[in-house]
Amino acid sequence: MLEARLEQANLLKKVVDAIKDLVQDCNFDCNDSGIALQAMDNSHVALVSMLLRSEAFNPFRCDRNIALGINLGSLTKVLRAAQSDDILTLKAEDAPDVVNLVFENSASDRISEYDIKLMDIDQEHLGIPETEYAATITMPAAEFQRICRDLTALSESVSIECTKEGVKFSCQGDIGSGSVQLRQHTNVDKPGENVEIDLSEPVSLTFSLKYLVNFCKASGLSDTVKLSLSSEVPLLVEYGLSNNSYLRFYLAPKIGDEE
Amino acid sequence: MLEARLEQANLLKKVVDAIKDLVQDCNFDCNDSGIALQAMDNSHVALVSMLLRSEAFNPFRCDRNIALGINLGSLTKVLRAAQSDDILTLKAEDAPDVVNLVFENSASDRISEYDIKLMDIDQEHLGIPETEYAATITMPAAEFQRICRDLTALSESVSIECTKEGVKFSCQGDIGSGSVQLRQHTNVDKPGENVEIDLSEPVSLTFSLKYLVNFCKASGLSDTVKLSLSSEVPLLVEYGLSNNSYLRFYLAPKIGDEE
DNA sequence: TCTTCCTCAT
DNA sequence: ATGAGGAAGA
Repeated sequence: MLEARLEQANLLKKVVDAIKDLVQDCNFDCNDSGIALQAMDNSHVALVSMLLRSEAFNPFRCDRNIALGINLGSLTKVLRAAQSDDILTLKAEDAPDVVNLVFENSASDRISEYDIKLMDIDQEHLGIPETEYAATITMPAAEFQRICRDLTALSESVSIECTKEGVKFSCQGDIGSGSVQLRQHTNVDKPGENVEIDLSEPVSLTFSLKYLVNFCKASGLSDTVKLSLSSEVPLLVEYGLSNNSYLRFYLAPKIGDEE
Repeated sequence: MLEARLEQANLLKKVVDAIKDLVQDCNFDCNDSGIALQAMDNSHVALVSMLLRSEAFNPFRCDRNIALGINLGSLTKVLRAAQSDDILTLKAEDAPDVVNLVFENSASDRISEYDIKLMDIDQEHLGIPETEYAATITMPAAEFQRICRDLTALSESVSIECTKEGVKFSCQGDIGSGSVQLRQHTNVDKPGENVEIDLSEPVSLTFSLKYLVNFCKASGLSDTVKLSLSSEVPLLVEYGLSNNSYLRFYLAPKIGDEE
């Protein structure tokens, strides 16, 4: 059986919020190392990969591998019932029909409990190769979100160009064009505002802003975001969570004339 | 060419916000004395006149007269990309296709740059006669905004009556009637709260509240607003900016039975 | 598409 | 503390 207690129901809430527009139904794969999720969006352009390691829970218990096929719309409805400081416990049997969510408000003596019916979902398990990326940019998540939102006003796609000098997000649209350039900088006092670039080779790729804006819903999960790029390989947008857990999005570049 | 650097991108942002609901497209007329704008609203009831003198910029350079025909919706989208403390530089060639806006974050490892395509706009240059007004009221901009908003709840139009005693804003509507009276008063300690009346002849005129509320979006630009009235002449609502720059709105009075 | 909630700015 | 704007949900 699975029993996983999360001090902050909010974490799961935010995670689900960030991916529910990309994926409707998906498996939460539970085993003794934690809870993982991998799914492609309907158009197979984007991929979500989440890992909540067992250390993120306290306690965490999962005797054998369980796949919880959950409709994220249903999960969202239930999670909306959680106060932000509630403690959430996920429970499931070994061959479950339902997953059970218990919300405890630490202060009060209020306990809410929900069961969500599970579904069978074809497990298209996607091996994601560990790629060595040509460029990796670490920057404030809020700033990345801001840039994507600003450029969305002008165009459907953004070109991300990374050189030793810095990173440049640019786009062209009907009303004009826009670009935002960031230089690498480090300030020990404000590590959350640092822009760090790790480059082995300059890259320039174009992506759909709609998806990037969508990914940015995860900004609340982490102060910083890591963008990893290589030519002709999907962009990796990673939000690191505590305990080495993460929420990752992959997005295939637009090619050639599509730019 | 034009090159104009504005320490506070916010100023332009507020100006454009205040007029974009009245005017969709208009020319920014640039010459060595600054940047000016004049436009009537679609229904030709109201007129906007803005002047940003060259002294408001640092540096300011404009070799010859350039008319930048800009869609204010597009400009709004781009200005939304400015952080509030960004420095804005406007640039344009002598016979430009685009106007270029550069936002520098003062901390500035971030530079955003936008080009907005220009349009040809028929220059209906409106000579605005310098009128001697029968009454001029200077009052806190926030108070004028409040009055207009409050009275909007009751009626579509407001009558502004100015005598030696003071100024009275009043309206009648279906649910009842309302009025706000202000007496002239001066307090050296709080000059921003003064109400000053300069009267050569009592006047009473009626105006559309919808437009006045719209003008009041400019309240953020100045602590005080100046209302100038004369019989059968458009009301002048003026927000003074630093360096003798200004944002002025003119509104034709409602006549006779329309009240 | 419209309404409501939440967040940001003043 | 209040008001405005943007985002999310119905």
